[in-house]
Amino acid sequence: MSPKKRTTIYDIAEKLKLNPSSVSRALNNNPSVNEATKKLVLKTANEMNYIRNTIASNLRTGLSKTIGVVVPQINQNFFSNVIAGIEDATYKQGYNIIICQSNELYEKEVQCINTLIDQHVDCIVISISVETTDHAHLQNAINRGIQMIQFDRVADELETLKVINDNEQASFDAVTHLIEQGYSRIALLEGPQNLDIFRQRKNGYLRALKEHNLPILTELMMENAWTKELSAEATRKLLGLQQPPDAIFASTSDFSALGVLEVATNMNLRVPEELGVCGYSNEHFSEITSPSITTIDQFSFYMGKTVADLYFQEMQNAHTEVIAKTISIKPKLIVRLSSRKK
Amino acid sequence: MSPKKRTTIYDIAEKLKLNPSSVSRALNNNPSVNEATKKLVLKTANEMNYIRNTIASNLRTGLSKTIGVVVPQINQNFFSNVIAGIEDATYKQGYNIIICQSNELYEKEVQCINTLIDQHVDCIVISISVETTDHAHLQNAINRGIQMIQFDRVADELETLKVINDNEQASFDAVTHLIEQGYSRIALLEGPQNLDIFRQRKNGYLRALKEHNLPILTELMMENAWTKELSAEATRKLLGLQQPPDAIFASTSDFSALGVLEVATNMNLRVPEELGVCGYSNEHFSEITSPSITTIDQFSFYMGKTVADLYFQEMQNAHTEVIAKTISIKPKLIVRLSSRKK
DNA sequence: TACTAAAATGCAATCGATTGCATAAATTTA
DNA sequence: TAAATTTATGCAATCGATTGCATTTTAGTA
Repeated sequence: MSPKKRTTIYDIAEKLKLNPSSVSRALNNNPSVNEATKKLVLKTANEMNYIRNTIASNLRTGLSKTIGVVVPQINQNFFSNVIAGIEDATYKQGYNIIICQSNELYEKEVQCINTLIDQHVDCIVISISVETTDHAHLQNAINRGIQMIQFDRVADELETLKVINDNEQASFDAVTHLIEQGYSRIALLEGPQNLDIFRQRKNGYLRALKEHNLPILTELMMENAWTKELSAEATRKLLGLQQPPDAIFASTSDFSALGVLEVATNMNLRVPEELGVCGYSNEHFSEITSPSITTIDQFSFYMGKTVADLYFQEMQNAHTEVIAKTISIKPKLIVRLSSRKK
Repeated sequence: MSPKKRTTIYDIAEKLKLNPSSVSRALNNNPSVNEATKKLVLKTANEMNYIRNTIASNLRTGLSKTIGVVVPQINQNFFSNVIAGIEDATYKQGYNIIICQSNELYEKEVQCINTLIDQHVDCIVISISVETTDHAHLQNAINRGIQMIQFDRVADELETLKVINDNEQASFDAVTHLIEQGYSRIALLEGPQNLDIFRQRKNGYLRALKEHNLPILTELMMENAWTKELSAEATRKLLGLQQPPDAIFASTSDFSALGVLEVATNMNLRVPEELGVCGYSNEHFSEITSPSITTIDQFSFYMGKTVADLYFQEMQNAHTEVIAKTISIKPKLIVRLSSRKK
């Protein structure tokens, strides 16, 4: 693996008896370069297998044309879709993305941010970890002039660009749907309430109950049921109640809904006849369980694209102060068998 | 968004009345710097909020401490797991990864490679697209001194480091399992044969049949059945034969196996009693279909770790020629209900 | 043909960190 | 105490591309 010296603009300049600056300008399509020389330079560069040294260029221009993305886990359907969307959009602009995972750990998230600052990324796109309550690390990046965009799980109090789902409304829609199907004792599986997405989903649930004049029963709201296992446990408790629920809204994920389904199956409860079930986030599998799971699609790929587009758009007015702006995407209720009672 | 000038080693040097070179050495823990000054520099750097400009550093050292990863799609369980594994390992070494997706298109793959060359990545990790038959773009990167590691879908003729699954053996194991369960007319759903992973799986299938003295029936081997839809179609053809198969090995993926299941269900064929089914790659959902799908686990996260570790290991002997080396991971057959006849 | 304006190119500094070599300071040895 | 080492620090070039300003070349005008 001989490191083979790369061709530089100096090599091209020498060959053409030009000044490196002219070569640089030619390559950057600067109007003050003669068309003929421009063509010649381009041709020669090509012949000599020239590739611009982005590092040198970035050093000089102070830009890195790189966007850092921090997510809890890459290998979760929602996040990998968002990333795919971001990549798709940034790629077209000649930008690269650097990916980091926080693994839902605050400490690792801080490290990720530091690495990205280190790399001089132009922008950080983040969905915070479940542990994150303090935001000094994000503020630090912002203070260093790095554009910040939060998505999905956002820290409300931090004034940045944000792209979120309208969780409250989606949740409201889901619960309303359950009510319309004739369910009246609807339980809620909640996620950690320090994350606003879970608070919003709870709010939507509460609002739907109120608007339909249903009582709010605290014994039907289970905290921290945000994995399949925790949800299964919560479901067992719920179904063991004197007056068990007739529907369960697993507001945390389809994995939770799956846990509900399994427990119900084991107890020989028929879904949807005896128990209605609704999940969240439209995982692949929700379509193929038996019964298939009613859920909410978050348009994750589109969300990624939106994030990237937002950055490029805001970049234009980089001279002016960036205003904290929030884009809210309306998720879509997907009704399947697990809740179709009528 | 004021661009706020970052602290440089010059600022530190000036403040301490030192030479920038000493500051640099101190920060890099160079032994020729006095312990006292080293401490002082570190302390001051910290106070001044100094962060090394990686770009400048990379320019000078000629390294980028960055690894480029090219996959067909990020949002596929297998690939996102591999990436998660790579990220996990590279992170610990202070390396970053840049992700690109080829979207299964040859043209886009070439562009990805060019971008990565542009970025001066130290290493490219790639799983080639289904369209890729020519490898000039990869050779080009290699010629430029970029370390290359192929994984999963590899171009055999290209002499690089490789991390693969032992597809032949896994496939052999799966088919052997079907035979042991009493199936004797076993059909094969094949993937595009220009990808060696699919050739190997076919070979494993053939070897298993031979070793058990079963006839090889060409009408039971369906080409290009590598999506759920194509597999469903192939399954319809197979089950419409005069002598239909009693088992189907969907060697391309669990999605294909899912297609098989759906067609079988529609035709009121009982699985596994009347039709055995085996998939590939242990997708999340394969566990929760009814019946659950027998499949093959590829240890994707571990595969990513292996790739990264391989790079760091080979980097040590960068002075010597890199030998083409192949690491083969043995996948594991996971027997579930869809093939358990006995 | 001489002269001005416009177009093209060259010069040299710059981005920030690193590093081989030279020099200065501190320490050891004779 | 002077000489010989050892240890710290400084100097200056370098990585490759970019860019403000100066200079040369070309085109256009009188």
